[in-house]
Amino acid sequence: MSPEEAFGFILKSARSKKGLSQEQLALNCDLDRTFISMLERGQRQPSLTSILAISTSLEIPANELIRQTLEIMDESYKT
Amino acid sequence: MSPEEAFGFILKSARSKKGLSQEQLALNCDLDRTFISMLERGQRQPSLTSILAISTSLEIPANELIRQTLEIMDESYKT
DNA sequence: TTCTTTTGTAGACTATAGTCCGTCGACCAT
DNA sequence: ATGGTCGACGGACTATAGTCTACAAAAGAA
Repeated sequence: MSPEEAFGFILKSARSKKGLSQEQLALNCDLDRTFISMLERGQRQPSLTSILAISTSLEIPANELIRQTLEIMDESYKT
Repeated sequence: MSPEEAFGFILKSARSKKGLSQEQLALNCDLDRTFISMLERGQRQPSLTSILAISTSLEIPANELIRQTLEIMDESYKT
């Protein structure tokens, strides 16, 4: 699983858990709705500032987002 | 202190601590030497994959790099 | 001093992050 | 059926991540 895919997976599940739509999240972190969509589908990777903006909106520390991303990359590596 | 500056600061100190030159690090993580230089000076921000490549080369977990980056952002915010 | 390694920096370039417009289909209400 | 929200997806665009070449300015070691 690529970093983009892993991050997208974490993003989507965290956003869903907060009950936010892609558009609400996008407005909240000052990014474009279509970009959030592409991130979740692993078709784009975020920059550092995007990671920070998203983490703030989701109320999850950025290092925790990255930790979870690494975690599922490791999991998929095992199989 | 901006995210770029904070990350640059962490990058430079971590690289120095490992006794690596910018060029050695660049070769190691398959990035350009001049780009490493700009990152350290806060003139560029890394993408997710750059963060991961750098963290691997420095043998510091990416989430730890981010944690330290957030930490000094917070510190500079207080003053 | 002189030699060597390291880093800053500039300029031109390519790849991609991120925006903004729109359309469509799925789903869920009424 | 139809109206609303939501997400996938397209194309065209702008901003910037990241490369490459080259040279100059530290900084260290001899």
